[in-house]
Formats: sequence, structure tokens, C-alpha cells
Amino acid sequence: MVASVSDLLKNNNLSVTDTRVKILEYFMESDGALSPGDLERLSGKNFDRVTIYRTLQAFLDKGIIHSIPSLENTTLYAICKDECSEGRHFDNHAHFICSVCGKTYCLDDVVIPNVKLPKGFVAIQRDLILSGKCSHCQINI
Amino acid sequence: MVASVSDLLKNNNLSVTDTRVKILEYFMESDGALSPGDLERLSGKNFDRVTIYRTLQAFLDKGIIHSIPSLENTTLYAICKDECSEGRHFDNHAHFICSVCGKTYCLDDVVIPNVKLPKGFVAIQRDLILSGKCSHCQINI
DNA sequence: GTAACTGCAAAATATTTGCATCCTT
DNA sequence: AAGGATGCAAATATTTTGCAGTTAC
Repeated sequence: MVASVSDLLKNNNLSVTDTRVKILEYFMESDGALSPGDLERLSGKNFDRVTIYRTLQAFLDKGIIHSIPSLENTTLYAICKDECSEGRHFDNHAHFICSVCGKTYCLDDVVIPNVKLPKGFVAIQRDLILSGKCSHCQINI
Repeated sequence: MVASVSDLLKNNNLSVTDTRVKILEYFMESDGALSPGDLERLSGKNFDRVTIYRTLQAFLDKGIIHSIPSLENTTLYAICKDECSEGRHFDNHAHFICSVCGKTYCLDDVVIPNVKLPKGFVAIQRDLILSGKCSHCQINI
């Protein structure tokens, strides 16, 4: 753990509130990505759905979390590594979605390879999404 | 164009109906991926929203189209290449989402590089999503 | 005290299901 | 004719916006 959760908020000019601390802790404890709905369930409906959406947007704007493209019709978020900052994301690891348990893993060690784009295309964000069976679900089937 | 649209439907044991033919044509004419909402707009609301969802699901089951992970809260679909079949997708090209015009391009020539996964993880589908400015929007800004 | 944050109400958007009717084969 | 496909109604899920009340600093 790099810094305390409240330092992370302070460093980004965000007020330290119960909701924000709790949401950040959920992200740190989770080994996968979380959707707004996941957070609502984790909290036991203790904080408002709207607050969750607004908190996620605030974290996204500050570069504390990043969004992960998903095959479902919901947006997933995961906590950023140190190299990220406001407006700049350097999240170059792949993500793995398990089609059995539904969990999304950050494969921190799997670096997204560079590819050559067609003339005129400039990429700012790159996401590599792998779907299949995770190590957990491999065993149980 | 490989085969006629109606042959494509017949080969997959799907009845040839106006809606299905039209939707397939939209996919073939589009150089990008389409969402259920896109199709509704393209049709001028001529076919029911529900029919669009059910048609997309049928095409997906048969391997005629595939879904593309998206950063938005909507699902995107694109037509599959010949190598795809029921239950088996070999869609190994990257997709590019333009953050200016919002269009999703299939980069047919950009092959997704192979990566080494952690022990126990088995990938079935691989998606490389690049976001940034497309060649069109590059000029206009 | 003030700006920022939260909660409630409500609207907008996206997706799913049931059922009656219509069309393809 | 029979099974599959569509349209309508309605329910559920997801996300956004406005505003009033509350809290962090």
C-alpha cells in the first residue's frame, strides 16, 4: 500500500469523506475490477447510488481509477497505479474477464504490446481484454 | 461480399426476414461497430427496439456477429469474418474508438499480438481496444 | 462560513420478458 | 399448418440531473 487512503484523497484535492474512503478501500481490497452496482452491493446499500456514480466520476477525473471496457452493459473501474495522474493514464496492463465467475482481473504483469496503427489514427488509451476461464474456475470444472 | 445476405441467414438456420436482412446490410455497409441504439436510428425507428435486441442475440448465438467491449454503457457489435462459426469466434483484429466522433472502427489489419498469461488462465476471446483520435477527426481539430 | 459532498426525487436511457399476432418455410 | 419472428405493453436495470440539506476544511 503506497499511501493512506486519506492522503490519496488529499493529494487530489478531494475532501475526505466516509463514502470515498470506503469506496477506495473496496477497490484496494478487490483483486478485480468493480462496477457501480458491485459497489452498491458491497456497501450493503449504505450509500446512495447517485453518490457512487459521482464518486467514481470524481476519481476518474483525478486519475485515481480508470475504466475498463467490458462485454457487459455496465462500466467497470479499477484503481490506478502510481504513474497515473489527472488527465493522464498509463495503464498498460491487460485485463482478464472470467466467463465462469464473472470476475475481472488486472493482469499487472501482462504488458499490452505496441501495435502499428493505420495512417492518421492516434491512440491515447489502449486496453487488452482477455476473456476465458480464470485459474480459480479452471479447477472447478 | 462473400455470399448474399439471405444465404448467410439460411446457412445459419435463420428465417430470412426483412428486419434481419436490413440489419445485416447495415453491418456490412458500416465501417464501424454498431450498438442496438445505432440500429434503431439507422432504421428510422422502422423496426421495434425489442426485435433489434432479439435479432442481435440470434446473430451472436450463430456466430454471425461478435460483441466488442466498449467504454460506454452500451454494447457494440460487428460482423464476423468467415472463420467464425457457431460458438467459435476468431476475431483477432483490434478495434479503435474515436473519442471525438465516437465511431468504433474494425482495424482489420492490426492483429492482436499474443501474450503470455499467468498460470491457470485460459483465454478464449481476445480484444484490443484502442481509443484516441481517428484519421477523420485528426484533420478537423 | 463556504465550497464541496450527499441524499432524495425524478427523468432519461438501456435491456428483458410475456403474450398475442403475423410471416417464413 | 407449424414454428419461428415480430410488435406492443410493461417491467427491470443503468445512468444522469436538479435541488435542498449536510459536512469537511
